[in-house]
Amino acid sequence: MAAGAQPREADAAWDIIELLFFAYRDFVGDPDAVLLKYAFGRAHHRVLHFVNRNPGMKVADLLDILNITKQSLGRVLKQLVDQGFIVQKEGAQDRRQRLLYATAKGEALSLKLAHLQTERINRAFGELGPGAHEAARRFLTAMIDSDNREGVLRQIARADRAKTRG
Amino acid sequence: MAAGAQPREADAAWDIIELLFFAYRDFVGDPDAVLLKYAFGRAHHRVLHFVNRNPGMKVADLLDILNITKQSLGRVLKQLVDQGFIVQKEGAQDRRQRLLYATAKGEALSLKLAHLQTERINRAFGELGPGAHEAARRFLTAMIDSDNREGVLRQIARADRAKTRG
DNA sequence: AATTTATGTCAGCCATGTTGACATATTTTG
DNA sequence: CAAAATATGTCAACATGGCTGACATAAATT
Repeated sequence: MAAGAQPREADAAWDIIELLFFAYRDFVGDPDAVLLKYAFGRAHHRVLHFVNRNPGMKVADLLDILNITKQSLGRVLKQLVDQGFIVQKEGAQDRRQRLLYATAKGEALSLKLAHLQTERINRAFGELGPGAHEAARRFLTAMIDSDNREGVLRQIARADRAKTRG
Repeated sequence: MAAGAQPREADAAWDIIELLFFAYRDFVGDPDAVLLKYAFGRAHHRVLHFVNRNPGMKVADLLDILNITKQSLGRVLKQLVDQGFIVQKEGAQDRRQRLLYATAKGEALSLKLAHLQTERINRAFGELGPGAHEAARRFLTAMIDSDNREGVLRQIARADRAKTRG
């Protein structure tokens, strides 16, 4: 396409755009039914997920990951703490920090939800050939903002270590 | 894992779960900046997208795709119509229907947003080898509810024909 | 003629995002 | 040490986009 020209129909990756929409919709839809029973929403799910994956994370780090304001986070975090899914502990080095940890109850719920989504993922990989997992990982990684990719991968690796260690 | 056992840490596909979260976040983030200038949100984007892709679609079909109530749709649809991005025409066979069409203005905006997302997709495929597009398409398709997959694929194929014809 | 269907609308509620202002405790810095 | 910066929390108000329930209209179907 010449510089400055309007995009034509055929230039758009309609298939991927729409498949991503539907795939993501079903993917996040799985946990919704379970969350309903706890009177929680997707916001709670996201918070619980990342706290469980990164035990002892700072509130500021969570805000960065979720990309929301502290006021928005505050509301759902308070509910999760009040209902015993998450605890906050004063930082050892920096006592201003309120480090976040999932309780046993919180971890159980987080795992339950992750397992639901994992079933969908494994079902998909089972239908596709070997190498599908690696291909999906590479595709999704390449879809992330390049100036963010490193951080995300580091975060995932760090979380894997943290949870394997524990 | 034995039947009835609790899911263990290692059983969860953490990498895919989190990569999908971040990839989708960046993917839908691209259009947001543009939509801001029109005082539109993601709800408007979704409506405009599917109407543009499926000229003459029924309101009921749009509701099925978006999986929202007619009241929710009504709000954003009214704004899109009032501002000249979408028109509604009485059905020829069934005059109860209000068939939906994107105007030239609506098509231009829809294409602009799709092009933004396509740039990200093509950038990703450019970084990966050949076959990445096909692999992504297969992965995303397999992630969709199996009892829905056929319908989604048919819908995409139909839309391709409709827009290529026009 | 009666019923069903496609669509629209009013009213109100809820979840979750936002901004702005301000408070408190703690750490860091000049 | 005093002052400034940082980490977190909180109050208040508001916007978006979901939801339910009730009801209205026109057109098609039975």
